[in-house]
Amino acid sequence: MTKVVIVWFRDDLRLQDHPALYHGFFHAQKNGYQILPIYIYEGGMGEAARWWLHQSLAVLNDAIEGYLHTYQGDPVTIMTDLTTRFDVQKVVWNRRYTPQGHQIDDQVMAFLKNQNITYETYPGTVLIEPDRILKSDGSYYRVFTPFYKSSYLGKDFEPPLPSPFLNTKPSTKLFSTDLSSQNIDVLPSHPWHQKLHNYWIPGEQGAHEQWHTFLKHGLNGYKDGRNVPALPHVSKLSPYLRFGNISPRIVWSSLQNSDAPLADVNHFKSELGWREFSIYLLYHYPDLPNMNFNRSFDHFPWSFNEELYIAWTKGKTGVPIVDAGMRELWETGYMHNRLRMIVGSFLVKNLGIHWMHGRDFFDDCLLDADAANNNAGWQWIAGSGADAAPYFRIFNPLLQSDKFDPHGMYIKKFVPELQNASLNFLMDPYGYIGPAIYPRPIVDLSKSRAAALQAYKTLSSKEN
DNA sequence: TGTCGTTTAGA
DNA sequence: CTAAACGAC
Repeated sequence: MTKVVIVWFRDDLRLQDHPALYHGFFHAQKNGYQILPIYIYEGGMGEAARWWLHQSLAVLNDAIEGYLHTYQGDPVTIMTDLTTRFDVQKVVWNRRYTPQGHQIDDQVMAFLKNQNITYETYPGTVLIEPDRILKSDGSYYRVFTPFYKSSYLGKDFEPPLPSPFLNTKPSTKLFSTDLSSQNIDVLPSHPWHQKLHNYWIPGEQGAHEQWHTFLKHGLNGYKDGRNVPALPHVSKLSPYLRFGNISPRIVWSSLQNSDAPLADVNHFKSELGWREFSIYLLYHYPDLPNMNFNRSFDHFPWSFNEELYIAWTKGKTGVPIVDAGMRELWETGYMHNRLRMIVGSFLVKNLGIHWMHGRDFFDDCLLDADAANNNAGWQWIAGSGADAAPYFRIFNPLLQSDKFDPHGMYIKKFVPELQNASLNFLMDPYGYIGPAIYPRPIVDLSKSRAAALQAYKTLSSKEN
């Protein structure tokens, strides 16, 4: 049997700055082994994310000349099968930090140990692993700013690793057999994803092109421009980071070398910090997807109205800025950060619907859907999260609209029915008449705001 | 990384 | 009269 080193790709579908691949490669080279690169689809991904995964796998497979082995199912079962068909010398992967991922990796490690197969794991998807940052009393940070200050602000990290295939033809180092690879079926069945091709080029090269475009044209002015959804001051790197098409270390190091204004550079770094903070929170509070981080919210009187919820998902709430955000999601699989806050606040505070419903919808529709970021984000906007906005911090979508999309350019871009509507109507659909085909607002903003505040009040009085 | 009603400085 | 400043929620 061929002696192989298995490189297990997970949320790190790239060749550059991939520690497991890099070290696995040189271990194999030194000992005359072949490399067996594998990916295992473990399920549990939304429709949009699966499209991105499918594309990323295809790109990675091309980059290594078709030698990627893909499987579907339980990793222990698949590893068991692989060890019967290959002389596995070692298994390497980059660590992950979700509760499920962690548990599965423990099982795989126990299995390999039992088989006397060595394995090596590496940090590769975060700048700093979550167990490395604690407060002086040994507990974990619950607030972003001190978390970020303690370990990221003004810091530098190890330089990224190159692809091991820079001077080597992949096929001379990789092992392939037609028998070993399954065809996995991750592509969503309905054709929605087809238009995503108009907006995105998933994969490692796409990531670098996107990033360099942003460095050149978007970073200068980022700090303020990032809040204006009609402007190109967002990196749109989130799906690439989610699937590891690019590493946060590559991003951070090119920021170090950027000559953009320091305020912009530092602000972008802090956004990477938020990504790390979400991963960190989920690691230390594994119930983040199932439980309010602030447990006093457990008694909050949510109400679920299906009609209102569906109107929200479809972007037919009659509030232009909210609908524009939801339509952007349908159209592109992505939503601008400012809009995520606006539509989230609207669902939770104006419609009174539990944040978990919003979370589930985002999980299914966002290309960058990720347990850590999505749950941390929704808990933040609901007010139940870490470092959360106090519950009474309720966004007024009309003020947000006026402040961040003053000319209605973003609204018009994504809501075709409002192409010819007056600016007055876009900024105040309650006070002006809009096109007949566009719905009336489904909720009274000031009444629902007052109701939300009232509900929050009963909550805090129960606490006492 | 909020909103709103009220106060206050200044044209 | 307007805009900035402030504090309560």
